[in-house]
Amino acid sequence: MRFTSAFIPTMRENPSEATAESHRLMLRAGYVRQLAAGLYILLPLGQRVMTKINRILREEMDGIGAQEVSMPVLQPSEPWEATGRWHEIKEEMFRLKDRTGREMCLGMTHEEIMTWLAAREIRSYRQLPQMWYQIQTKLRDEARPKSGILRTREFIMKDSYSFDAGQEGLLKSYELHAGAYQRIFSRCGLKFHQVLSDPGMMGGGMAHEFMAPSPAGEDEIVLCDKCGYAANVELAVTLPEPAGKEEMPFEEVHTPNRRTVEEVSHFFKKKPENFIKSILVISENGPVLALVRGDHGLHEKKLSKITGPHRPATKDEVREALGVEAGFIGPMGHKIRTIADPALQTGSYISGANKKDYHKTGIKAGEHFQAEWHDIHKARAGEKCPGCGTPVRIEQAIEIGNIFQLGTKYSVPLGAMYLDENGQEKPVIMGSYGIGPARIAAAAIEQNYDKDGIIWPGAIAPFDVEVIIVPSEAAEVAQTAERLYKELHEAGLDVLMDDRDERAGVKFKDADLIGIPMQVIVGERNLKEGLVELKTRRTKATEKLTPDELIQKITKK
RNA sequence: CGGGGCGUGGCGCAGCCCGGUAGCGCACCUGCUUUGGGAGCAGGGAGUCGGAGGUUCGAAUCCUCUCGCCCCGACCA
Repeated sequence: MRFTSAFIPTMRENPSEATAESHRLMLRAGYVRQLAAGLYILLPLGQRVMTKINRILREEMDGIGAQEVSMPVLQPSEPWEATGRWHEIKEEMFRLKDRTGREMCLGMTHEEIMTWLAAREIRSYRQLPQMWYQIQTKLRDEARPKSGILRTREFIMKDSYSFDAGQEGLLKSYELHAGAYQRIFSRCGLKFHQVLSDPGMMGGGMAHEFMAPSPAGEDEIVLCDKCGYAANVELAVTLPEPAGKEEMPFEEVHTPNRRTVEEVSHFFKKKPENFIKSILVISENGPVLALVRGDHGLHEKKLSKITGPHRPATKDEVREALGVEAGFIGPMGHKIRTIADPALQTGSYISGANKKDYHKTGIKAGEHFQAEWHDIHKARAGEKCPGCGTPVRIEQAIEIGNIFQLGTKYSVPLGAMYLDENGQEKPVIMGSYGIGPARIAAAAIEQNYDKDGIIWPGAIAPFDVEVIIVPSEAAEVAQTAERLYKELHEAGLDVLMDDRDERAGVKFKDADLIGIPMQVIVGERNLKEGLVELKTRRTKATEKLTPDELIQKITKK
């Protein structure tokens, strides 16, 4: 591709709305343009990257025996009603009616439709296992699209679904996918972790996420360098250092107007870890008291896994449920459901006295209050790995893929049944596996850029090499560039040649911004010696070679 | 949905407080000079000031409503 005939609208200045690096660079380097919140146009360069990523996806999915299909984006409500998700999912689903008034939606995922198909076509164990996948558009009316193409309302997703005759088969399909995913992300040049994840609304059993470490990520993951334990903070069960060792008398202390842990710990001149934080939430089944250590944060998702959906209580609700003003709640003597973090199981603590302007010291679990014990605190770096006791790290990460064991959550309501060897009717056991190609691209940039621009991993770069013609009167320069362009192309490389009538500096700046891994610089200065330059985008290292040497060097890979 | 910020040529912004015929840099077009890291000079084209209503002799500027975009939070198959 010649630059003069290509559409690569680079920008010299940073667009003001872009905050994520990948977003900023994709706009500046001419990969994407925004149509509206969460809706992006992929320009030619962006589309080339997607094509390369999707090719890798297809190769690896086909490699584990999965078969590509194509599914309608527009879907009737019935399958969604059958699984209950028509009502469970709220504003996030785009809904519409067709001209006859039939309820429809735009596909945000395809469990229902894939299972609908399986229900119609799978009858015998002889037809199993099956793995079907697609690389298609999904639509979700996101509450808050953000960070460029990291969180959009319309996006391409590679989603696959496995259908097995039993649990063993599911585990095999699951492992096949995990392996394929590892190869995919490695080939795409990403640093990533496979972490335990919360199955969430997908239901079913085990689930993992593939996470690319990046400050732009929306998730946090807990990592143990020693034993390899890796989990989303939403379910990581790390063990904090014990606290509350100091024995204190069980007595009330006047603490006028000290409400927060900070204020009270300052008042008592003791560290926050010696306190109990008592938080009242309102669940669908009434008020619930959650107890965590003063230095810990309550993890809402861990709590909601136990209580179901909940929200913070208002001041009035606190008074009504506990008979005390917020800020002086203690764990003792309440009739409502109480859930406490295991960090509080031993030791002696200070908390509210359930009486305005008073706190109580020397509170002990079992002796002064009873509770259901569940890990509900947010894991912190330095807490101990549940596997081996080593202190863990926490990293921010972008979710680039996930794998779920669904079991029979979809096959039963949609009637995806088969007859086994004994003529017994059984539900198909399913798994579901997703990858966001746009997130791969964004994560690749987040992990690979410098002050000058993008540095693409080779496998997903829009071009393999960019030939830069340094403007010159000497005809030889253009001729040599043309020759290299032609021969590299014939050798099977994707070549972009900057043949624009621009100053050298402009071309160099644009080349660095666009981020093609190799640059071939053809200029009069070196050509006098019969040489051209090969520059590696990542390191900026250049070497001078004859055109023949250059061709040989970069085509032999 | 709650909180905050911003909408002025393609991009980045000033002008708004204190109303008086819309401006700067970059980009774009023409010419000359220049030519290995975003060139210089000269000339030129391009803007419903997000939209609607109102106040006023007069509104980018003041008032009301509304739409959009970004950020934080809630939310996130």
